[in-house]
Amino acid sequence: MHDINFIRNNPDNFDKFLKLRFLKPHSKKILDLDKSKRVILTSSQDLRSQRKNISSQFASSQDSEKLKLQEEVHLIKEQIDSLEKKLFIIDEEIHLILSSLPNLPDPEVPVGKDEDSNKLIKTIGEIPSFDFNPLAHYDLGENLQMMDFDQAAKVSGSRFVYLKNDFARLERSIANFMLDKHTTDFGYTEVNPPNLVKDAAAFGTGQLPKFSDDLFKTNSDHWLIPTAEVPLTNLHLETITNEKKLPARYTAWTSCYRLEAGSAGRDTRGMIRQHQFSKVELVSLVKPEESNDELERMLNCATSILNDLKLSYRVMLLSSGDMGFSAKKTYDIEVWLPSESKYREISSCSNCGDFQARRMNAKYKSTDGNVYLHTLNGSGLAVGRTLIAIVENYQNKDGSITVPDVLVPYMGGKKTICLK
RNA sequence: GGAGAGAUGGCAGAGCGGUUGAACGCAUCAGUCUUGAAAACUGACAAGGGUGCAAGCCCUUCCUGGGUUCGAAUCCCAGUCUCUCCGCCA
Repeated sequence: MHDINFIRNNPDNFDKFLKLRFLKPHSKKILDLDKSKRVILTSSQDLRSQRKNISSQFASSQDSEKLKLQEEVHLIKEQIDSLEKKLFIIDEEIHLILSSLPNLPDPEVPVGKDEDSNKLIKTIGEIPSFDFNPLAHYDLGENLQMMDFDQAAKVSGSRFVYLKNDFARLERSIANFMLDKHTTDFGYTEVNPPNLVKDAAAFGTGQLPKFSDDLFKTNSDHWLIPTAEVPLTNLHLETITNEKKLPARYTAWTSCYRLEAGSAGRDTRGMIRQHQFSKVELVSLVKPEESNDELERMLNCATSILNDLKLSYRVMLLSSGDMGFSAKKTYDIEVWLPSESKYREISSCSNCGDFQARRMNAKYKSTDGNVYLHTLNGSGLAVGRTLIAIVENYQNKDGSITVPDVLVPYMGGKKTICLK
């Protein structure tokens, strides 16, 4: 949500930022609406003031005058009603525009329409070489009889999978390893949040009103969370947080549910893109002046997982056109997948500034008043895709999978996954 | 699903048609006292918005949305959520 005061004071600047997102100027339209709103608002407030005055005289008036006062108020009320009807319509229009425009990019963000303009920040690890032809995760998984796409298709349709046996445990091990690391080493508070949320929460993080097509909706008017970012960030929905509780850092391992309506035909094979996948999410709520540093810290928390797993990856700074709706700056972490011979996204870490906090009215009490928090979120990491990366990068010629050292304790001491 | 109770400021909790934006308390902040702290005492302390150079003035908000009334935190209707008991159930 954008700050109307910022637009009033910097209309040209606002439009310039929108242009970086390849959007047309909006300030003129917004300010015209805002101006007419304020004219109407002022006169309706004057009328309300008059009405109050008359009412306060009522008790001390003669009976003969009371009738007259009643009539006066009646007339004023009609005018107020008509003005406030107009006001409501204008307000709705302003709100819809303000809540449908994406966050303004940080000055450091490279300008460009899509991922081609993303900026490489760093590359870590060697691209692994194999003395045999490495298989894709779905072939490895099916050969081991630990991934079942066919039965999942019968039961649930496309973009679902059954993980079985050691793969099911591997997924659990990965998630536990990540949670342990984030809570113990990095001070995040573990949370097991609701997986179904109401409109207000989905609006708060920016999924609504524009992106309802990406979400599953229940017949009880709940939304299935597309990421734990939604319930974690909304831990501060309509809340004034005590300064002493900042920075607030939360992590959660949840399933994520996405309709993938816009991705028909993309990544249909394997478990890269599923309607349901699990992810360990990181969310921070911090004071405004701390959010830049917090983003770097969060990125470091996420990449440390890949370092420990000894997977090769690179970090990209997303371009203005490739960033998500609520973000003002985003790093993507991409892990190397041998079967595709390329890096694929495994985490996205974003600083949203006060954009989400405005939508959910999340503030903290500072010495000079209540201030909107800054919110950040990042995958730490996508568990399904981490499993893919491990399976493909740790595969052996005989089709078995070596368990990464740090996961061996979580796998009950097992060092290799092979056909039973 | 059935019966009942409730929703008020950061928290707790009065008020149940007319200076009530809201008592008392806790928390917080500032000050006095103190070498310092504690205690005690004094004072400040809801949010959002409009208007104005400013001081200020004004409007809205006591869960949400309607309604009654000259006037609503207070009365009526609908909804949401919470709690208690019964039933069902992982």
